[in-house]
Amino acid sequence: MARPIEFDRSQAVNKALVLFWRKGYQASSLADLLGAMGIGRSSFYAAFTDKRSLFIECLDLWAARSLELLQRDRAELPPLDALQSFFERSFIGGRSAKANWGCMLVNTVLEMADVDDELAARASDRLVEMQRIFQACLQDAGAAPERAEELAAMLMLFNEGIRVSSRRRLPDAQHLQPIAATFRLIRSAVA
Amino acid sequence: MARPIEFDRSQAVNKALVLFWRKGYQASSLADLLGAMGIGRSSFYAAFTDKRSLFIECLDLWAARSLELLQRDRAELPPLDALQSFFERSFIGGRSAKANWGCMLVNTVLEMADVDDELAARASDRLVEMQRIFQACLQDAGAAPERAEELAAMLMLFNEGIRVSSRRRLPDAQHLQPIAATFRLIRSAVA
DNA sequence: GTCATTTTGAACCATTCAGTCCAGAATGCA
DNA sequence: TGCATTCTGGACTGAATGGTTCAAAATGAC
Repeated sequence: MARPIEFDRSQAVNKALVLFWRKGYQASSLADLLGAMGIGRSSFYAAFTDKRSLFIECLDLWAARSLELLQRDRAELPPLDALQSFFERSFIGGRSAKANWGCMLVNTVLEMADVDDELAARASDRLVEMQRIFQACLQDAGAAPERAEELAAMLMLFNEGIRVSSRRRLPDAQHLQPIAATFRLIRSAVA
Repeated sequence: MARPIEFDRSQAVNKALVLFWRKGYQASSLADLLGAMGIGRSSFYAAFTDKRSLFIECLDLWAARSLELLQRDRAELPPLDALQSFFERSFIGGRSAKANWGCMLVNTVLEMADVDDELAARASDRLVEMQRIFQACLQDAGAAPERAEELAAMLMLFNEGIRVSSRRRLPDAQHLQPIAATFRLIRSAVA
Protein backbone atom coordinates (compact mmCIF):
# COMPACT_ATOMS: atom_id res chain seq x y z
CA MET A 1 0.00 0.00 0.00
CA ALA A 2 1.10 3.55 -0.48
CA ARG A 3 0.17 7.13 -0.16
CA PRO A 4 -2.97 7.40 1.92
CA ILE A 5 -5.61 9.88 0.88
CA GLU A 6 -4.12 13.27 1.60
CA PHE A 7 -7.22 15.31 2.08
CA ASP A 8 -9.79 14.80 4.77
CA ARG A 9 -12.66 13.26 2.85
CA SER A 10 -15.45 14.08 5.26
CA GLN A 11 -14.20 17.62 5.64
CA ALA A 12 -14.26 18.01 1.88
CA VAL A 13 -17.79 16.65 1.75
CA ASN A 14 -18.79 19.19 4.36
CA LYS A 15 -17.41 22.04 2.33
CA ALA A 16 -19.28 20.79 -0.72
CA LEU A 17 -22.44 20.38 1.31
CA VAL A 18 -22.34 24.00 2.40
CA LEU A 19 -21.87 25.18 -1.17
CA PHE A 20 -24.70 23.02 -2.51
CA TRP A 21 -26.87 24.08 0.40
CA ARG A 22 -26.40 27.75 -0.33
CA LYS A 23 -26.27 27.90 -4.10
CA GLY A 24 -28.06 24.75 -5.18
CA TYR A 25 -26.90 22.12 -7.64
CA GLN A 26 -26.76 23.99 -10.91
CA ALA A 27 -25.13 27.16 -9.65
CA SER A 28 -22.31 25.22 -7.96
CA SER A 29 -19.78 24.77 -10.73
CA LEU A 30 -17.04 22.20 -10.52
CA ALA A 31 -14.52 25.00 -10.22
CA ASP A 32 -16.45 26.43 -7.26
CA LEU A 33 -16.56 23.00 -5.64
CA LEU A 34 -12.86 22.29 -6.13
CA GLY A 35 -12.01 25.70 -4.72
CA ALA A 36 -14.21 25.25 -1.68
CA MET A 37 -13.05 21.71 -1.04
CA GLY A 38 -9.42 22.57 -1.63
CA ILE A 39 -8.67 19.56 -3.83
CA GLY A 40 -7.79 18.94 -7.46
CA ARG A 41 -9.89 17.54 -10.23
CA SER A 42 -8.41 14.06 -10.22
CA SER A 43 -8.86 13.66 -6.51
CA PHE A 44 -12.41 14.83 -6.89
CA TYR A 45 -13.37 12.28 -9.49
CA ALA A 46 -11.39 9.53 -7.78
CA ALA A 47 -13.18 10.12 -4.50
CA PHE A 48 -16.70 11.10 -5.57
CA THR A 49 -17.33 9.68 -9.06
CA ASP A 50 -18.98 12.84 -10.32
CA LYS A 51 -20.80 16.02 -9.35
CA ARG A 52 -24.21 14.44 -9.22
CA SER A 53 -23.10 11.57 -6.99
CA LEU A 54 -21.49 13.99 -4.61
CA PHE A 55 -24.66 16.03 -4.53
CA ILE A 56 -26.68 12.96 -3.60
CA GLU A 57 -24.19 12.15 -0.86
CA CYS A 58 -24.49 15.68 0.49
CA LEU A 59 -28.27 15.63 0.26
CA ASP A 60 -28.49 12.38 2.22
CA LEU A 61 -25.97 13.64 4.73
CA TRP A 62 -27.89 16.84 5.24
CA ALA A 63 -31.11 14.89 5.74
CA ALA A 64 -29.52 12.42 8.13
CA ARG A 65 -28.10 15.19 10.28
CA SER A 66 -31.34 17.07 10.32
CA LEU A 67 -33.37 14.02 11.27
CA GLU A 68 -30.84 13.05 13.90
CA LEU A 69 -31.12 16.50 15.45
CA LEU A 70 -34.85 16.08 15.63
CA GLN A 71 -34.61 12.57 17.11
CA ARG A 72 -32.19 13.75 19.74
CA ASP A 73 -34.57 16.47 20.85
CA ARG A 74 -37.32 13.91 20.90
CA ALA A 75 -35.35 11.67 23.23
CA GLU A 76 -34.50 14.47 25.61
CA LEU A 77 -37.55 16.71 25.73
CA PRO A 78 -41.30 16.45 26.07
CA PRO A 79 -42.61 15.71 22.57
CA LEU A 80 -44.11 19.10 21.79
CA ASP A 81 -41.09 20.93 23.15
CA ALA A 82 -38.94 18.72 20.96
CA LEU A 83 -40.80 19.89 17.87
CA GLN A 84 -40.64 23.52 18.84
CA SER A 85 -36.96 23.23 19.70
CA PHE A 86 -36.30 21.70 16.29
CA PHE A 87 -38.04 24.53 14.52
CA GLU A 88 -36.42 27.22 16.61
CA ARG A 89 -32.98 25.75 16.33
CA SER A 90 -33.05 25.62 12.55
CA PHE A 91 -34.37 28.98 11.61
CA ILE A 92 -35.46 31.16 14.43
CA GLY A 93 -32.95 31.90 17.18
CA GLY A 94 -29.28 32.37 16.60
CA ARG A 95 -29.55 33.66 13.04
CA SER A 96 -26.36 31.68 12.69
CA ALA A 97 -25.88 32.29 8.97
CA LYS A 98 -27.12 28.78 8.35
CA ALA A 99 -30.57 30.07 9.18
CA ASN A 100 -30.49 32.01 5.92
CA TRP A 101 -29.72 29.01 3.76
CA GLY A 102 -33.10 27.43 4.23
CA CYS A 103 -33.61 23.70 4.05
CA MET A 104 -31.53 21.80 1.54
CA LEU A 105 -34.40 19.41 0.94
CA VAL A 106 -36.86 22.19 0.19
CA ASN A 107 -34.31 23.98 -1.96
CA THR A 108 -33.74 20.80 -3.94
CA VAL A 109 -37.41 20.00 -4.37
CA LEU A 110 -37.96 23.36 -5.99
CA GLU A 111 -34.77 23.52 -8.03
CA MET A 112 -35.17 20.04 -9.44
CA ALA A 113 -38.92 19.86 -10.01
CA ASP A 114 -39.39 19.39 -13.77
CA VAL A 115 -35.59 19.33 -14.15
CA ASP A 116 -34.27 16.17 -12.49
CA ASP A 117 -37.08 13.98 -11.24
CA GLU A 118 -34.83 11.57 -9.41
CA LEU A 119 -33.18 14.24 -7.29
CA ALA A 120 -36.47 15.98 -6.62
CA ALA A 121 -38.08 12.71 -5.55
CA ARG A 122 -35.16 11.84 -3.31
CA ALA A 123 -35.41 15.16 -1.50
CA SER A 124 -39.15 14.82 -1.24
CA ASP A 125 -38.77 11.33 0.25
CA ARG A 126 -36.55 12.70 2.98
CA LEU A 127 -39.19 15.28 3.78
CA VAL A 128 -41.68 12.44 4.13
CA GLU A 129 -39.37 10.82 6.69
CA MET A 130 -39.18 14.08 8.57
CA GLN A 131 -42.93 14.37 8.53
CA ARG A 132 -43.20 10.85 9.99
CA ILE A 133 -41.13 11.97 12.96
CA PHE A 134 -43.34 15.00 13.38
CA GLN A 135 -46.25 12.59 13.51
CA ALA A 136 -44.56 10.34 16.06
CA CYS A 137 -43.89 13.33 18.32
CA LEU A 138 -47.50 14.38 18.07
CA GLN A 139 -48.66 10.88 18.98
CA ASP A 140 -46.22 10.86 21.87
CA ALA A 141 -47.95 14.01 22.98
CA GLY A 142 -51.23 12.14 23.08
CA ALA A 143 -52.81 13.01 19.75
CA ALA A 144 -54.90 10.31 18.15
CA PRO A 145 -53.18 8.75 15.08
CA GLU A 146 -55.58 10.39 12.63
CA ARG A 147 -55.21 13.76 14.24
CA ALA A 148 -51.43 13.39 14.52
CA GLU A 149 -51.19 12.63 10.82
CA GLU A 150 -53.21 15.68 9.94
CA LEU A 151 -51.20 17.95 12.20
CA ALA A 152 -47.90 16.53 10.98
CA ALA A 153 -48.86 17.34 7.40
CA MET A 154 -49.68 20.84 8.53
CA LEU A 155 -46.39 21.19 10.35
CA MET A 156 -44.60 20.17 7.17
CA LEU A 157 -46.45 22.89 5.33
CA PHE A 158 -45.23 25.42 7.89
CA ASN A 159 -41.75 24.02 7.69
CA GLU A 160 -41.70 24.54 3.93
CA GLY A 161 -43.09 28.04 4.24
CA ILE A 162 -40.68 29.10 6.92
CA ARG A 163 -37.75 27.76 4.95
CA VAL A 164 -38.72 29.83 1.95
CA SER A 165 -39.27 32.89 4.06
CA SER A 166 -35.91 32.45 5.73
CA ARG A 167 -34.14 32.87 2.39
CA ARG A 168 -35.69 36.25 1.78
CA ARG A 169 -33.71 39.18 3.05
CA LEU A 170 -36.38 40.60 5.28
CA PRO A 171 -35.97 42.58 8.47
CA ASP A 172 -35.73 40.17 11.40
CA ALA A 173 -39.09 41.20 12.79
CA GLN A 174 -40.75 40.21 9.54
CA HIS A 175 -39.43 36.70 10.09
CA LEU A 176 -40.00 36.28 13.78
CA GLN A 177 -43.46 37.73 14.08
CA PRO A 178 -45.33 35.38 11.74
CA ILE A 179 -43.38 32.40 13.03
CA ALA A 180 -44.39 33.22 16.57
CA ALA A 181 -47.98 33.77 15.48
CA THR A 182 -47.98 30.48 13.64
CA PHE A 183 -46.69 28.60 16.62
CA ARG A 184 -49.34 30.07 18.82
CA LEU A 185 -51.87 28.76 16.35
CA ILE A 186 -50.32 25.31 16.22
CA ARG A 187 -50.04 25.04 19.96
CA SER A 188 -53.69 25.86 20.31
CA ALA A 189 -54.58 23.30 17.67
CA VAL A 190 -52.49 20.61 19.32
CA ALA A 191 -53.85 21.30 22.77
CA MET B 1 -41.46 51.12 -43.06
CA ALA B 2 -41.10 47.47 -43.83
CA ARG B 3 -41.58 43.97 -42.62
CA PRO B 4 -43.57 44.02 -39.42
CA ILE B 5 -42.59 41.68 -36.66
CA GLU B 6 -43.53 38.26 -37.91
CA PHE B 7 -44.04 36.53 -34.62
CA ASP B 8 -46.59 37.44 -32.00
CA ARG B 9 -44.47 39.03 -29.31
CA SER B 10 -46.79 38.55 -26.37
CA GLN B 11 -47.45 34.98 -27.37
CA ALA B 12 -43.72 34.32 -27.42
CA VAL B 13 -43.35 35.92 -24.00
CA ASN B 14 -46.08 33.63 -22.73
CA LYS B 15 -44.29 30.56 -23.99
CA ALA B 16 -41.09 31.73 -22.34
CA LEU B 17 -42.95 32.49 -19.13
CA VAL B 18 -44.27 28.95 -18.93
CA LEU B 19 -40.81 27.49 -19.48
CA PHE B 20 -39.20 29.73 -16.86
CA TRP B 21 -42.07 29.04 -14.50
CA ARG B 22 -41.62 25.28 -14.75
CA LYS B 23 -37.88 24.88 -15.02
CA GLY B 24 -36.50 28.02 -13.49
CA TYR B 25 -33.95 30.42 -14.95
CA GLN B 26 -30.83 28.33 -15.10
CA ALA B 27 -32.37 25.14 -16.44
CA SER B 28 -34.04 27.00 -19.32
CA SER B 29 -31.35 27.13 -21.97
CA LEU B 30 -31.51 29.52 -24.88
CA ALA B 31 -32.11 26.56 -27.18
CA ASP B 32 -35.06 25.48 -25.04
CA LEU B 33 -36.44 29.00 -25.10
CA LEU B 34 -36.10 29.44 -28.84
CA GLY B 35 -37.77 26.08 -29.40
CA ALA B 36 -40.66 26.90 -27.12
CA MET B 37 -41.12 30.39 -28.50
CA GLY B 38 -40.76 29.25 -32.08
CA ILE B 39 -38.41 32.03 -33.12
CA GLY B 40 -34.80 32.36 -34.20
CA ARG B 41 -31.83 33.70 -32.31
CA SER B 42 -31.67 37.08 -34.01
CA SER B 43 -35.34 37.76 -33.46
CA PHE B 44 -34.87 36.79 -29.85
CA TYR B 45 -32.06 39.23 -29.16
CA ALA B 46 -33.67 41.96 -31.26
CA ALA B 47 -36.89 41.71 -29.29
CA PHE B 48 -35.73 40.88 -25.78
CA THR B 49 -32.13 42.10 -25.40
CA ASP B 50 -31.01 38.98 -23.59
CA LYS B 51 -32.10 35.99 -21.53
CA ARG B 52 -31.97 37.76 -18.21
CA SER B 53 -34.06 40.72 -19.41
CA LEU B 54 -36.67 38.36 -20.76
CA PHE B 55 -36.73 36.55 -17.46
CA ILE B 56 -37.37 39.79 -15.62
CA GLU B 57 -40.15 40.62 -18.04
CA CYS B 58 -41.72 37.21 -17.44
CA LEU B 59 -41.33 37.50 -13.69
CA ASP B 60 -43.05 40.88 -13.61
CA LEU B 61 -45.75 39.65 -15.93
CA TRP B 62 -46.38 36.60 -13.77
CA ALA B 63 -46.60 38.78 -10.68
CA ALA B 64 -48.89 41.31 -12.33
CA ARG B 65 -51.28 38.61 -13.48
CA SER B 66 -51.30 36.96 -10.11
CA LEU B 67 -51.95 40.19 -8.26
CA GLU B 68 -54.62 41.15 -10.75
CA LEU B 69 -56.38 37.84 -10.17
CA LEU B 70 -56.36 38.53 -6.46
CA GLN B 71 -57.60 42.10 -6.88
CA ARG B 72 -60.42 40.96 -9.11
CA ASP B 73 -61.60 38.49 -6.50
CA ARG B 74 -61.33 41.23 -3.93
CA ALA B 75 -63.59 43.48 -5.95
CA GLU B 76 -66.22 40.80 -6.52
CA LEU B 77 -66.35 38.78 -3.31
CA PRO B 78 -66.50 39.32 0.42
CA PRO B 79 -62.89 39.89 1.52
CA LEU B 80 -62.26 36.55 3.21
CA ASP B 81 -63.87 34.62 0.39
CA ALA B 82 -61.64 36.51 -2.00
CA LEU B 83 -58.58 35.28 -0.18
CA GLN B 84 -59.76 31.72 -0.07
CA SER B 85 -60.76 31.83 -3.71
CA PHE B 86 -57.31 33.07 -4.62
CA PHE B 87 -55.65 30.24 -2.76
CA GLU B 88 -57.96 27.61 -4.12
CA ARG B 89 -57.76 28.82 -7.66
CA SER B 90 -53.98 28.72 -7.75
CA PHE B 91 -53.20 25.39 -6.25
CA ILE B 92 -56.10 23.45 -4.87
CA GLY B 93 -58.98 22.76 -7.20
CA GLY B 94 -58.58 22.05 -10.84
CA ARG B 95 -55.16 20.48 -10.63
CA SER B 96 -54.82 22.22 -13.96
CA ALA B 97 -51.17 21.34 -14.55
CA LYS B 98 -50.27 24.87 -13.61
CA ALA B 99 -51.03 23.89 -10.03
CA ASN B 100 -47.91 21.72 -10.10
CA TRP B 101 -45.63 24.50 -11.18
CA GLY B 102 -45.83 26.32 -7.90
CA CYS B 103 -45.38 30.06 -7.66
CA MET B 104 -42.87 31.65 -9.97
CA LEU B 105 -41.97 34.19 -7.29
CA VAL B 106 -41.29 31.54 -4.67
CA ASN B 107 -39.37 29.44 -7.19
CA THR B 108 -37.22 32.42 -8.07
CA VAL B 109 -36.57 33.44 -4.48
CA LEU B 110 -35.15 30.02 -3.76
CA GLU B 111 -33.28 29.51 -7.01
CA MET B 112 -31.63 32.90 -6.92
CA ALA B 113 -30.88 33.29 -3.21
CA ASP B 114 -27.10 33.52 -2.93
CA VAL B 115 -26.86 33.30 -6.72
CA ASP B 116 -28.37 36.47 -8.20
CA ASP B 117 -29.33 38.93 -5.49
CA GLU B 118 -31.10 41.32 -7.84
CA LEU B 119 -33.46 38.70 -9.22
CA ALA B 120 -34.10 37.21 -5.79
CA ALA B 121 -34.87 40.65 -4.36
CA ARG B 122 -37.18 41.46 -7.24
CA ALA B 123 -39.20 38.30 -6.68
CA SER B 124 -39.26 38.91 -2.96
CA ASP B 125 -40.53 42.46 -3.52
CA ARG B 126 -43.44 41.14 -5.54
CA LEU B 127 -44.29 38.81 -2.69
CA VAL B 128 -44.35 41.81 -0.39
CA GLU B 129 -46.89 43.45 -2.70
CA MET B 130 -48.98 40.32 -2.60
CA GLN B 131 -48.81 40.29 1.18
CA ARG B 132 -50.02 43.88 1.25
CA ILE B 133 -53.14 42.86 -0.62
CA PHE B 134 -53.67 40.02 1.82
CA GLN B 135 -53.50 42.61 4.55
CA ALA B 136 -55.96 44.90 2.82
CA CYS B 137 -58.45 42.05 2.46
CA LEU B 138 -58.12 41.23 6.12
CA GLN B 139 -58.73 44.86 7.05
CA ASP B 140 -61.73 44.93 4.75
CA ALA B 141 -62.97 41.96 6.76
CA GLY B 142 -62.79 44.06 9.88
CA ALA B 143 -59.48 43.07 11.39
CA ALA B 144 -57.58 45.80 13.20
CA PRO B 145 -54.52 47.02 11.25
CA GLU B 146 -52.08 45.38 13.68
CA ARG B 147 -53.93 42.12 13.60
CA ALA B 148 -54.33 42.24 9.82
CA GLU B 149 -50.61 42.73 9.39
CA GLU B 150 -49.84 39.75 11.56
CA LEU B 151 -52.33 37.52 9.81
CA ALA B 152 -51.17 38.62 6.37
CA ALA B 153 -47.61 37.62 7.24
CA MET B 154 -48.92 34.28 8.37
CA LEU B 155 -50.90 33.85 5.17
CA MET B 156 -47.76 34.52 3.18
CA LEU B 157 -46.04 31.79 5.14
CA PHE B 158 -48.80 29.40 4.20
CA ASN B 159 -48.66 30.54 0.63
CA GLU B 160 -44.97 29.76 0.46
CA GLY B 161 -45.42 26.39 2.11
CA ILE B 162 -48.28 25.35 -0.12
CA ARG B 163 -46.37 26.37 -3.21
CA VAL B 164 -43.45 24.18 -2.22
CA SER B 165 -45.73 21.30 -1.37
CA SER B 166 -47.52 21.61 -4.68
CA ARG B 167 -44.31 20.87 -6.56
CA ARG B 168 -43.85 17.54 -4.80
CA ARG B 169 -45.40 14.59 -6.53
CA LEU B 170 -47.59 13.53 -3.66
CA PRO B 171 -50.94 11.73 -3.83
CA ASP B 172 -53.71 14.32 -4.11
CA ALA B 173 -55.00 13.59 -0.62
CA GLN B 174 -51.62 14.46 0.83
CA HIS B 175 -51.98 17.91 -0.71
CA LEU B 176 -55.61 18.62 -0.02
CA GLN B 177 -55.86 17.43 3.54
CA PRO B 178 -53.26 19.73 5.16
CA ILE B 179 -54.44 22.65 3.07
CA ALA B 180 -57.99 22.14 4.27
CA ALA B 181 -56.78 21.75 7.83
CA THR B 182 -54.72 24.91 7.54
CA PHE B 183 -57.62 26.90 6.23
CA ARG B 184 -59.80 25.74 9.06
CA LEU B 185 -57.13 27.07 11.39
CA ILE B 186 -56.83 30.38 9.60
CA ARG B 187 -60.56 30.90 9.44
CA SER B 188 -60.84 30.37 13.15
CA ALA B 189 -57.97 32.79 13.75
CA VAL B 190 -59.53 35.42 11.55
CA ALA B 191 -62.94 35.08 13.12
C1' DG C 1 -41.13 46.60 -60.56
C1' DT C 2 -37.68 49.04 -57.71
C1' DC C 3 -35.69 50.53 -53.68
C1' DA C 4 -35.08 51.36 -48.83
C1' DT C 5 -35.88 49.30 -44.55
C1' DT C 6 -36.12 45.76 -41.30
C1' DT C 7 -36.46 40.93 -39.84
C1' DT C 8 -34.65 36.65 -40.20
C1' DG C 9 -31.86 32.08 -40.22
C1' DA C 10 -27.58 30.24 -39.96
C1' DA C 11 -22.89 30.40 -39.35
C1' DC C 12 -19.85 31.92 -36.08
C1' DC C 13 -17.53 33.29 -31.52
C1' DA C 14 -15.53 33.07 -26.96
C1' DT C 15 -16.37 31.10 -22.71
C1' DT C 16 -17.63 27.81 -19.55
C1' DC C 17 -19.18 23.41 -18.50
C1' DA C 18 -18.41 18.52 -16.59
C1' DG C 19 -15.37 14.97 -17.22
C1' DT C 20 -10.75 12.35 -18.89
C1' DC C 21 -6.01 11.49 -18.94
C1' DC C 22 -1.27 11.04 -17.89
C1' DA C 23 3.29 12.19 -16.28
C1' DG C 24 5.29 12.81 -12.13
C1' DA C 25 5.35 13.22 -7.12
C1' DA C 26 4.72 11.15 -2.80
C1' DT C 27 4.42 7.32 -0.17
C1' DG C 28 5.21 2.24 2.19
C1' DC C 29 7.96 -1.65 2.05
C1' DA C 30 12.08 -4.27 1.54
C1' DT D 1 18.31 2.83 -1.91
C1' DG D 2 15.19 1.10 -5.11
C1' DC D 3 10.76 -0.58 -6.39
C1' DA D 4 5.81 -0.95 -6.66
C1' DT D 5 1.80 1.39 -5.66
C1' DT D 6 -1.25 5.18 -5.48
C1' DC D 7 -2.50 9.77 -5.42
C1' DT D 8 -2.44 14.43 -7.57
C1' DG D 9 -1.91 18.85 -10.52
C1' DG D 10 -2.69 20.49 -14.67
C1' DA D 11 -3.30 20.07 -19.44
C1' DC D 12 -6.72 18.48 -22.40
C1' DT D 13 -11.50 17.26 -24.61
C1' DG D 14 -15.89 17.67 -26.62
C1' DA D 15 -20.18 19.49 -25.79
C1' DA D 16 -23.09 23.19 -24.49
C1' DT D 17 -23.52 27.75 -22.93
C1' DG D 18 -25.12 32.78 -24.04
C1' DG D 19 -24.31 36.14 -27.41
C1' DT D 20 -22.79 38.43 -32.18
C1' DT D 21 -22.64 39.12 -37.02
C1' DC D 22 -24.12 39.34 -41.67
C1' DA D 23 -25.93 38.24 -46.06
C1' DA D 24 -30.27 37.08 -47.81
C1' DA D 25 -35.18 37.38 -47.75
C1' DA D 26 -39.39 39.59 -47.00
C1' DT D 27 -41.87 43.57 -46.76
C1' DG D 28 -44.19 48.55 -47.62
C1' DA D 29 -43.86 52.85 -50.23
C1' DC D 30 -43.66 54.73 -54.57
